[in-house]
Amino acid sequence: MAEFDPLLLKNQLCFPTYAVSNKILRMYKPFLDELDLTYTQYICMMVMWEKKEVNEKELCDSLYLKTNTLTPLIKRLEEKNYIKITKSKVDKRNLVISLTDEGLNLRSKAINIPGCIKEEFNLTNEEAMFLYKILYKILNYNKED
Amino acid sequence: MAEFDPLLLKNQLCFPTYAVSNKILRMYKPFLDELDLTYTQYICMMVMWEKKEVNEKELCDSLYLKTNTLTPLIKRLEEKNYIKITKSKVDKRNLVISLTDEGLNLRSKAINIPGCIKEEFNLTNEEAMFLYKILYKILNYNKED
DNA sequence: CAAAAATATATCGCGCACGATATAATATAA
DNA sequence: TTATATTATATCGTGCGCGATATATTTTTG
Repeated sequence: MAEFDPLLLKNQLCFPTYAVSNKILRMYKPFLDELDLTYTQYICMMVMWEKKEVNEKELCDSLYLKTNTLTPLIKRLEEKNYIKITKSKVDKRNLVISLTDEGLNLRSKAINIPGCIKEEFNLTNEEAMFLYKILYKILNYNKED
Repeated sequence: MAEFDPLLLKNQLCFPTYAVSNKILRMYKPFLDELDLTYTQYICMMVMWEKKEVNEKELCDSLYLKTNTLTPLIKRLEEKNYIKITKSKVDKRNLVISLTDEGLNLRSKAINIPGCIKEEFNLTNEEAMFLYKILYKILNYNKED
């Protein structure tokens, strides 16, 4: 009887998670190219469309990322004229990040992307719901990580 | 009754997949630092420990990655003296990638990592099995992507 | 009040991942 | 056999993500 080998690729749970994440970014690319957005810029815009105005900290918390990733990224979004960045007058440490008209209009061009991606996923509703639940269980466990 | 908004971050399935993948890489980092490996180098070594000898194409296929990622990466593994790279004499296009003694020995230092990571995942066996199944369903659908 | 701690953002260097493209070697077709 | 197609690998530039570190501002503590 062969022993269970924890170092075989096929016995990993992390590896397919990582590989699926890479695959997702590749799936989005052709759609996002049309909006001149990367995937990370896209989820950043999602937060903007929802919240209208945030500081960088809120953006970091929403996306589970840190400022060393987002500071340069929001500068690129500003250069594309999708967002405006100013300093808060109330607390000078804070940035005030808000949508430009162009950034707001971009939403209507993005609206069909989720549907297109969903088709390429080939999951039943039940599978999708279970996957969603389990991913957030991992994401919110030991949240400081 | 509020309509379903497909562009809300909380209605995405891709986003938590991406966020969990990032979290996994952060979880591995302290363990892999001790072996002087990145996560991608680690899964590359997993393939080597299993197959002993591969060409770059097999490595690419195993890891769902392309040569533009792996060519520089295997060079770094060679510089660390974990693998040897030579040209095949049978078909001069092919690389022959194999383990060095040091690379083989590294396996014993890695053996406890999967167990440590599993603890940080906080999933039941049933959840883990379901997640595994569903991830591979996504990964193997439209495999050319 | 001043000193110390906490907070928000910025910067640096590294190693991916990626699409696009190039090159050399081999296989196939005419 | 020569032209064409296919295959394996390599290279380029861009944008992340990351840990480490720095700086400016605000809050807390003594």
